[in-house]
Amino acid sequence: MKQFQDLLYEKSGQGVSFTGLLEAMVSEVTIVTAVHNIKSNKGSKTAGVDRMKMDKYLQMPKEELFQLIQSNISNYKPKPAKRKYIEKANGKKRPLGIPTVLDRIIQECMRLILEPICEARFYPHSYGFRPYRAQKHAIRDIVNVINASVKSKDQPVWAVEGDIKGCFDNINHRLLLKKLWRIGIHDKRVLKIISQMLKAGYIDQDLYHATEMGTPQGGILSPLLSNVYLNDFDWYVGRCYMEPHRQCKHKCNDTRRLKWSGITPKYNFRYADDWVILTSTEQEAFRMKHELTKYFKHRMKLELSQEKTYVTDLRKNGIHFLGYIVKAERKRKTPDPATWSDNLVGKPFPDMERLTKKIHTLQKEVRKIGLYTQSNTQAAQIQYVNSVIMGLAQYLQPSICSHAYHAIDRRVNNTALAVWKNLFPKQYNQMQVPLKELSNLPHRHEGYDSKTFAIQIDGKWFGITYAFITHSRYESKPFDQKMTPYTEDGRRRYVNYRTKHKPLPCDRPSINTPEDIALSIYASGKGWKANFEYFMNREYAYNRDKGKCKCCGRYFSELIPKHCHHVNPRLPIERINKVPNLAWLCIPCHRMVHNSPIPPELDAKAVRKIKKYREKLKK
DNA sequence: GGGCGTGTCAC
RNA sequence: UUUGUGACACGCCC
Repeated sequence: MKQFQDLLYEKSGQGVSFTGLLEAMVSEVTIVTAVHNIKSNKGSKTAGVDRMKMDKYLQMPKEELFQLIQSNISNYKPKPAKRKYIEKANGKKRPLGIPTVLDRIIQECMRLILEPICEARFYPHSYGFRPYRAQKHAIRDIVNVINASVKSKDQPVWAVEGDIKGCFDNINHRLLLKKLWRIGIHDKRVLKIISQMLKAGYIDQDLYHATEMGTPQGGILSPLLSNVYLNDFDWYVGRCYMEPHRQCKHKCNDTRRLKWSGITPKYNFRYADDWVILTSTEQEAFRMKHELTKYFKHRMKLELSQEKTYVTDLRKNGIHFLGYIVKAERKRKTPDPATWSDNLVGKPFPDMERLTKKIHTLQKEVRKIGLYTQSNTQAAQIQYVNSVIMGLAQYLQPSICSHAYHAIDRRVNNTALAVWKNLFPKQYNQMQVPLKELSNLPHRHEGYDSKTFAIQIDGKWFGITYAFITHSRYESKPFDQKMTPYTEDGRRRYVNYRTKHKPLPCDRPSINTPEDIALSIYASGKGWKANFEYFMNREYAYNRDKGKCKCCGRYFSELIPKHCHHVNPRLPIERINKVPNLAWLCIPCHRMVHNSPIPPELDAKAVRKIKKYREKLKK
């Protein structure tokens, strides 16, 4: 699969167009990969309008699922989506379109093939919905551009901050298909299916609604399609200045000469429907806003909100982008005059308005600790609070955030004080312990003397962590544009990038949460042992066991035939085929597990393992 | 080195 | 009963 995707990416980068994509989309390897990718999604447990869940497909024999997809694909009619509304952060509702599970599988099959093709043509400074790219990379990119021309007269300190009205919901179907064709998808059957998908409509409270425009929020393909749609906008702005060499190889691509010919530098960045353009003069910024309003209206069939598209002087105000606020400020004075300068540099700050709201919900969770009476559930709530704190802290990491960290820590600590006073009126003072003495997150808390509120279980302390331990990683290196999952080089760069930010291994005692207890109650049932799930999971088990017999350790071959053994065959259908319950054995060992006599010359280690599996069979 | 699960954030 | 993609963190298992 990976090799095929690499090939698509390479060819697409060379400008090749593709036909015959449909065959690739319904090949067995694509379907297996697609099911693997989406089965662990949260949504695999929720059904679409046909009330079918993921388990249903996992428990089919594999040929049946392949046939189900392959026989319908040439004249495929997707089902309407289920309409749901979710609260957004700003209180508004966001409409969701949930396709059926089968449609999600098919969309994922299409995404596996289409994404490499599109990725090769996407604009380098587009960051939303793309593999290996995150918000922090976009922010990093913006700051770098401001800093790169720190000495020059035309430093880009003016910004146009864009807002497209209901971007997902207003995408024009005909135009999108045209753009897909232009990007190299020349398989008419595939475009037909996408068109059917877009027009499948939705069902809201048993009523069918048709969709004339937009791509369903909730569809697996939708994010990719939105990037295809807006890719032309990226290049429309970007090819003038930022990436001139990419599309006009033989023309002048020297930025200095572009400047000479009267083009004002501009730099554009996009994250999904959020975008920012930087330029050096106020006049140019307003001209861009005006020009792009027309561009969106006529070329994109989208509307740019005039009120919410701001032109900002970065020296005076910050731009709101992805939950951060980016400003251009003077460099902080350093004692060494050699490094000090009067120049402006880009600085990302946390969006404190949003953060304050998040701290309030965090404080509510801290107060919940006081509602529990058992120390185990209190500890579980502390763990939950800690995960929220660490999540927030790590999100703020790429910005200048020490101030924000202290705001979080101060408020959490104050709330905790009130909770502890209430819980332990007499001893709450003794229940503030240094971080380094906590049993939870020991690696994180190593060497920190600051005291925090904690509770004691079996002589071990479990306490609330602090945000400030997560150090600001503001000055990390620029984003490597060559990282992509679709080339050998791109993957290598990515692995290098990741290992620099090495994770710290952590050893902590586990605590029983209410969820654990719920998980221990299972219904029993009979059914297929060799269903689709089994077919997939035994491959993972094979990789885990590295192609060796789990008992005698011999590598499998034609001479040493193998068998995938169910460790506990009495488990219910939804558990029997999970990876931990599968073990690859050579045929002789497998027979011995099922009570054939063990020859005396057999290795003692192997005998022990065989006996272990025998025990598990009996239970 | 792999798999599973939980949580945070963005859109 | 909340879809999707990406990033990150933690835990468990082998």
